[in-house]
Amino acid sequence: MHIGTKGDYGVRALIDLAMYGGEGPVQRTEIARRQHIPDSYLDHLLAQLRRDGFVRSTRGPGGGHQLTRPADEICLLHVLESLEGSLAPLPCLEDDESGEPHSVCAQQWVWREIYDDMRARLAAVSLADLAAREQERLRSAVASYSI
Amino acid sequence: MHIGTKGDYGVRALIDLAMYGGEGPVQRTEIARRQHIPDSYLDHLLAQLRRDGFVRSTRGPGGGHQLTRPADEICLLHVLESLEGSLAPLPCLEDDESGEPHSVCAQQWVWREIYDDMRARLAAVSLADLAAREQERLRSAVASYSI
DNA sequence: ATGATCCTGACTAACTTAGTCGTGAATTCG
DNA sequence: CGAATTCACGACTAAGTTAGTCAGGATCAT
Ligand code: FES
Ligand code: FES
Repeated sequence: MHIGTKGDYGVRALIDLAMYGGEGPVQRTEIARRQHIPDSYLDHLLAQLRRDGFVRSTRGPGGGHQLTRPADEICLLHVLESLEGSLAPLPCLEDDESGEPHSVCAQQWVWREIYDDMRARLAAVSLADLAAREQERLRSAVASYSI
Repeated sequence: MHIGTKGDYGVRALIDLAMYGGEGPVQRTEIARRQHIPDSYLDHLLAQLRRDGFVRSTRGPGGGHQLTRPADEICLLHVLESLEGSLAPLPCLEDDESGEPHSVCAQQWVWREIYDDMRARLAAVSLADLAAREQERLRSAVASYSI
């Protein structure tokens, strides 16, 4: 379940869209600059998010990216699963659908509980929540500078 | 926090010791056979567990490995951290001690909660618990064969 | 048409994982 | 002693993942 730069950058990009995407599309370079993400890498992350229907992109001058749905209807769980693939800490916890009975060992039940709990928590957090938190973080950072 | 074969095999080996280690040392090859672990790989895992004080090994004929403490005093958390290193899902959640203020982004608090919860659950499970569960698993497997 | 912008896939370097293999050291037994 | 048994340790490798870069193409406003 490691969250690498894909997950972290991707979520930050979506938060950026939630915060600044109110007035038309936001350009990739802008997101990259604000969120400190390598521009050409962000390109791939946006492509993935587009494939999974989280963002809509328009080309040409004045183009950019925007969320396809209101920020409070997009949950962190789906975003991370889009960016990172399955978040299962063990292969035997992956939803297989193949019908093959994955091997089971004694510790599996603990991890099943942890995994379920984790998914529930991630599903309960929306982009709007995260954007609000980010606003607050920025506000307090500015405040501490001005002291 | 991915648990790879290291963590899975290592825990299974310790469960094996908890189950069969009552009467003197258990040999590596025996563990490997019972738990379906490559013998030469198990070697490394036992070395790690020895370094961290979970098992004691004796050489020569009749030698083998045994737990250094009663199985109900060894918790899954410490074992897995010995085998896999930090279980933190994000680098920014690692205990740094270096004093450098790791970067913080909006989603960190969710993961902090998930991580704390995970560690608490793992700390609450002992090798004895797992061994009991494994006994039960084996019993029911035998039962379903004999039907 | 031109220039801004997104879109796509090929490519790479560094790192991690899951082992194997060979040699050596300790211990017991005859 | 000497041989058999068992652990101990480090070098090595093959495959996969991560975190990108880069070049070139597609699309659209003007
Ligand atoms: S095989 Fe899945 S927890 Fe051990
Ligand atoms: S930097 Fe740690 S959660 Fe984003």
